[in-house]
Amino acid sequence: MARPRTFDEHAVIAAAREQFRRTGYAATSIDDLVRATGLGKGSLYGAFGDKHALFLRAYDDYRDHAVDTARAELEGPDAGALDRIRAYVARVSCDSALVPGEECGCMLSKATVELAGSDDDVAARSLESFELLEAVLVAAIEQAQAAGELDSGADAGRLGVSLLATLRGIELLGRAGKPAAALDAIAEDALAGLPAVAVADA
Amino acid sequence: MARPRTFDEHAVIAAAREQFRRTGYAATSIDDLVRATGLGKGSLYGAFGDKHALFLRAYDDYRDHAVDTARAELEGPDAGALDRIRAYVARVSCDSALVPGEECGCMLSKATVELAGSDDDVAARSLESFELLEAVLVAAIEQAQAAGELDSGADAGRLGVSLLATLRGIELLGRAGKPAAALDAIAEDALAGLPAVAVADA
DNA sequence: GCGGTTCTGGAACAGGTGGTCAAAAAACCC
DNA sequence: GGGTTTTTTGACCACCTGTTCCAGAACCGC
Repeated sequence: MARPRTFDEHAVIAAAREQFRRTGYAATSIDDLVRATGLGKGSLYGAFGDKHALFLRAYDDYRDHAVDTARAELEGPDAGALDRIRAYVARVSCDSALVPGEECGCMLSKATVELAGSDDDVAARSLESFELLEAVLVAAIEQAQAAGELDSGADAGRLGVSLLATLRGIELLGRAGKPAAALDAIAEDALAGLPAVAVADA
Repeated sequence: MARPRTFDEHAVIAAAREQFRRTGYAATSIDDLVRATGLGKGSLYGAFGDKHALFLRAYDDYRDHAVDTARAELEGPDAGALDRIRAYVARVSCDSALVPGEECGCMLSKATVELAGSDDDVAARSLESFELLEAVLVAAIEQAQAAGELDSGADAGRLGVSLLATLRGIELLGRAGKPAAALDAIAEDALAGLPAVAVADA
């Protein structure tokens, strides 16, 4: 009977995910990961193979969480979908503003910018991640249309991907230190741009 | 009389800028810079101080070029300002689409995402860079308003920063491999969202 | 040619990197 | 206790990293 593991794999991946989210891939050393996870080097290699493989596991974990969060906030009955969209957009904008002393920011952007151009595994995951997020947004927009909260003649797919792009832009400007009020104004304007239902002639 | 330099400082900075734009800061070694610039290590250190100082020089150079390019495309007479905005947005969108075998992408985003959270020198430059680009966009929008091409009752500042965010989002999605047609659609919709001049009552 | 100044490049340096390895540990069975 | 299996750890490894250093080079004036 072999010696049992002393760690929870999910907890280790989550710790690694947080480390990679803050410092990226190249600037994260194995010693950083040892410190973050509490495991020795041999255990990390034994459990995950190598640094790259652990990174991909962490990235997948991050994507799952981001998509699950979006779903939790955007999924629900048709009626009220527009309010959920508004709340989600406002929450992402709020999370994008800098908090002093805290290394904030989204791992999707960081990995994409750092690695997508040179690492096909990462590029594929980045594209998939953004498409999953887009799909959740599009579905919510379709629901708002079905509920008569948005103009059902508009292209939900285009609205969804535009909203996604705007949110990504907000996140980048937030990293650069753009004030929260400015980020919120961008978010509000994006929401205001969603096509309202035309007033029917009485 | 001292020995003269054998290199053109601007050419070296441009070469370093291109290297950093492609591979970022942490993943660019001094040997990479030696290869990119054609200088020996001692010469690089003698001329620029250290890796970080060279990076900042390269980043400043990139910002100057990006802002100069935006100005070249957006500045001009009031009349035609909207067309120039459209052309600029379309050009940025087009440049954001992946070209096989080529490492594309904007150094502003890369440096911001990689370093702004941990390096104040970079963070300050990132914020300044984005604000300069925003100012060029806002000025062009104001001109379009003065020429009667856009609704002069709209807030040019908010329109400008929204457009900047959308372009940043397009760039990120492009890095992730989003097809060019999708990027162009986002750009078109952002332009379509600029407030046209209201038709006067006859 | 000599002297003075600065530039050049790559060897040398101290420290860091990702990965390997083997002794000890933890579990179960006989 | 011995045997077997897997896990754990951190010392060790070959190589890499950013930086320093200095012998030689390039220039001018005497």
